[in-house]
Amino acid sequence: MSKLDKEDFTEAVYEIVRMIPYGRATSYGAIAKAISYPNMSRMVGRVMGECDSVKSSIPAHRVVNSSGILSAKEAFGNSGEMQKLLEAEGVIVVNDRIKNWKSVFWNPMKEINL
DNA sequence: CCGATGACAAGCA
DNA sequence: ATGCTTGCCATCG
Repeated sequence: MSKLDKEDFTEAVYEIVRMIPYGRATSYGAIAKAISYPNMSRMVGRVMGECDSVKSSIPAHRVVNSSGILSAKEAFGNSGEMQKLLEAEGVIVVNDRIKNWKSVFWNPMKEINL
């Protein structure tokens, strides 16, 4: 599997976020590496910010940083709406951080490699 | 100290 | 000047 095109890269990000199961979450770096882009973790977040968050059918609220911290909660409205969405899915969020993060962490590269 | 991550910023057409 | 794509540096563990 070779590196994806720029357009495919963005598309791959959407697909990966869309294939995130209920009550699961991933990190930017994981997605970036999953699509063969080690250094482009930042762009993943940028694409998300432009993806219209939830109204594009992209569960961006399931995408957090590698620490399980809701770094993008501000992109949802500063009101902790992202946290509520995660908790509504069964994900326990404490202090803007996902509890049992290791348990809710979903590995995208495992799924695409499959 | 070293390695990995990051919801950005700068450059090109 | 705007839009889209690519990449380094600083911070955290």
